[in-house]
Amino acid sequence: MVTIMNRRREMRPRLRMTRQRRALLAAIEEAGGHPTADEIYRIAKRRLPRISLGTIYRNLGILAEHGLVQSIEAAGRQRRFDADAARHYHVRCMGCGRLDDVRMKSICHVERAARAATGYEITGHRMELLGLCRGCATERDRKRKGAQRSPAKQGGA
Amino acid sequence: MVTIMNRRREMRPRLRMTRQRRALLAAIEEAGGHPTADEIYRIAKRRLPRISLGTIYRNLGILAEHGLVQSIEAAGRQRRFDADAARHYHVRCMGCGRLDDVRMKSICHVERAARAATGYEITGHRMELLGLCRGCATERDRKRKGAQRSPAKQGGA
DNA sequence: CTAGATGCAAACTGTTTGCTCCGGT
DNA sequence: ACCGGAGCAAACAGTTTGCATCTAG
Repeated sequence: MVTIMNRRREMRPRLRMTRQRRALLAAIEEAGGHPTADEIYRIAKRRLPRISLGTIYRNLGILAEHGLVQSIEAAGRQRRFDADAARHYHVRCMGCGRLDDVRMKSICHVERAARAATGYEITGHRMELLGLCRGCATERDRKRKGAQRSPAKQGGA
Repeated sequence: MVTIMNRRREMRPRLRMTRQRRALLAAIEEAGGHPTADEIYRIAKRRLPRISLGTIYRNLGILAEHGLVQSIEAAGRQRRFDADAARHYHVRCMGCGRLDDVRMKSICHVERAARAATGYEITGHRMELLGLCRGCATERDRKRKGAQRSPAKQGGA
């Protein structure tokens, strides 16, 4: 993420555009949203049946370093990737786990505040919003309403 | 016959204060900062040599649910825990990996913005600041001075 | 032609779980 | 005494790596 600034410092070992990398990039696009390495793997395999997960991971790392994809490392066990390398926020649904983009302006003023508070030289921040997507919120309401009427209900499902 | 009547979903099954849990809590305190499960394990083991990592994880989860510790799930591979259960932000040094508290007020207004942008029912946010701690910044400057060659420094901020 | 990438499988790391016995309340 | 908790080890999931072979530039 900070790598964009010092691209000059480290000479770029020009990225070899292999068949696999192309497929990888295409797979992320095709997946849309924020696929996991495994989802990308499955899609890429449709074109290149012999591609391996190791290659996926290796290249996801490399492409991220080159700013061609974004690696989203937030809470949870699994990393996700985003074809949109521009900085933007994400929101995660606590109900179903889906991840969506959030279009809002950057709150980079927090970085100034944090510097004042810590003495760190702040270079960035990473934020993830948490909540319930519309679907899960609706579902939650439905359940809540049902539970209100008969709290001790235990009929099947 | 299961008595579901008094088993409301949200009900806290009052926490049994075992020797292990006490040791666990003590270990987090003693570790200070933001220990990993493994660090906590090592410290707790000094008192309770037979305590197991499984117990550590199980209880870390439970104690976090009860708000007695905070689980910090940010970028990186490993989860960290914090004896201070009150919500506060953290900053991670990209140089040496250390994690520090940031004392600044919550930016919960982002949650409103995010709701407007996504339709999600936002319940919270998680933010991690990134930067360089004083030590690493100093070191970086030292190196930079040695490597500096071009006198032209346009808009260098 | 050759530095660097691939495929494969095995290694690793952090975390979770099934089971049996134990110990708080 | 009862029931959740502890210990242990094996299972797991996601990711990384060593190595022989291939390939883009």
